[in-house]
Amino acid sequence: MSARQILIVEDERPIREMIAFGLRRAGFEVIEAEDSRAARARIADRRPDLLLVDWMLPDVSGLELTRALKKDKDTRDVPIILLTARAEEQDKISGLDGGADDYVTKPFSPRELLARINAVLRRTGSTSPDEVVEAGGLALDVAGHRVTVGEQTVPLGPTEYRLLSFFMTHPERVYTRSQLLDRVWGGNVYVEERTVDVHIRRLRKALEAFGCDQFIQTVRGAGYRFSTRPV
Amino acid sequence: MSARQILIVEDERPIREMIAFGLRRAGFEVIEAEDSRAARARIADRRPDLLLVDWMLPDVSGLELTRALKKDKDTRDVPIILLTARAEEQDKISGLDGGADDYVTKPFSPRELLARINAVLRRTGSTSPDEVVEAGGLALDVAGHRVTVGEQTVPLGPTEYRLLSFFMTHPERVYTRSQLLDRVWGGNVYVEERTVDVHIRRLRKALEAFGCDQFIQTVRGAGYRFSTRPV
DNA sequence: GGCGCGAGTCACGCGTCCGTCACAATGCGC
DNA sequence: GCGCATTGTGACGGACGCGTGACTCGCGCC
Repeated sequence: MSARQILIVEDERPIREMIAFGLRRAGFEVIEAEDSRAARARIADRRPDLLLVDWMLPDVSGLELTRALKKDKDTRDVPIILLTARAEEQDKISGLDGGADDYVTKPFSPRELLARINAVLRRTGSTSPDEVVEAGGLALDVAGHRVTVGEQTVPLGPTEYRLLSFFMTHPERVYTRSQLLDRVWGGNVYVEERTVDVHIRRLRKALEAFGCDQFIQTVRGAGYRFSTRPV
Repeated sequence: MSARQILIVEDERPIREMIAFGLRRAGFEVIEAEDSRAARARIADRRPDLLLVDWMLPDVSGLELTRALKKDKDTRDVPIILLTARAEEQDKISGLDGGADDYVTKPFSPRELLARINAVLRRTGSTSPDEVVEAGGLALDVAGHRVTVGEQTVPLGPTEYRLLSFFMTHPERVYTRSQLLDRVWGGNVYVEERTVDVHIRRLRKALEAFGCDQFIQTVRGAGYRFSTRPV
């Protein structure tokens, strides 16, 4: 369908943002929640592909959240990775009992986390195979983390890729600069809105060589839109 | 789409005014209150779009105010951002429990505050599903922010789009120039009423190419109407 | 350490759109 | 038919939004 969406449920903002940052760099779409209640709301409206749940949460413990989600048939299939502090190591077992698909002990290296996320996605991926989104000659290869035209790969920087990837999975819809910053850059980053313009420009330039730059459309006074239909 | 109204509830006047200054610069309309009681009065008569509430207030704490407002069905939907000093950090959680939509710790950068305000407004304001309004061959694509006839897009400027968009969602009804200025331009702009005529003219011209200009009808002495039925 | 790359910001230029005006055209009451 | 009120229309000045190239800074790599 798109770049994989990962929901981070973690109450400590700095940790949450650090993880989110790493995952976005790795090409995931990241959603954040600070407690179980918020997590349930995000799950309902964003349907993430994987959950990273901190063991210690302000309202309900991560374990309880896991148990609850694994009981609900709507959320049963969403893989869950639990984050636990080392001191709580003994609880791992009950974590897996609760239905979590894996666990990672803090502190962990981003690389380790990524490896586990990919492992879990691969394992559960049989139900939702790596998809390829096509639009106007462009092919978004999520697994390969690239965009191709025919046999050629479009050379894109990380941000350009995330931007195009987001657009291709959300076509025919206008997004304001603010919304794009939220969904592509991540909710808690503070950059100028005009930064979006610059990356749009770079993306267009990259697509130009393949004759696909007209798909990125400017909607004056509103924002940008990805559309294969003429302006 | 008028400017968003933000109510600042903060007892220290210098801080309040500084925040207000920044928000006004960013295009918001700002209302101020120095305590909970005043806040409730302003909410009742001004109906702000968002509340910035300081944690420490002279009468009732910001948290209590938040709880109270979130219980009242009239004010439940107004998003609230709590301002807390760093020393009170542990209270964040109960702040969110109380129903606040976000929190910002002092000291904060104006940019961060703006980003959070926008994020909250976006989250609470854009829950509408993709809708398409059809009328007389015209299709208003709200999400895509455009109007199409068949496969073709009607080329419209921002104001023309807003005007047509308003008409298509409020058809078969006469609106005076004054009402149109209110609903399409936004309540607090001062422009000549005849400006409406000019934009009606431009809109008609844009629709003419598609044979749809007769839908915009003049009602002499009253105003304009969008109707797919013949005059 | 030097290097290149990419991200974010800025300043400038240009095109588009907006609000206003003046004048033409049209409708309405007498 | 006449005169007044109301609306249509074209033009214009200015503002604003966006595209664009250049710059700086931080980071990873050799």
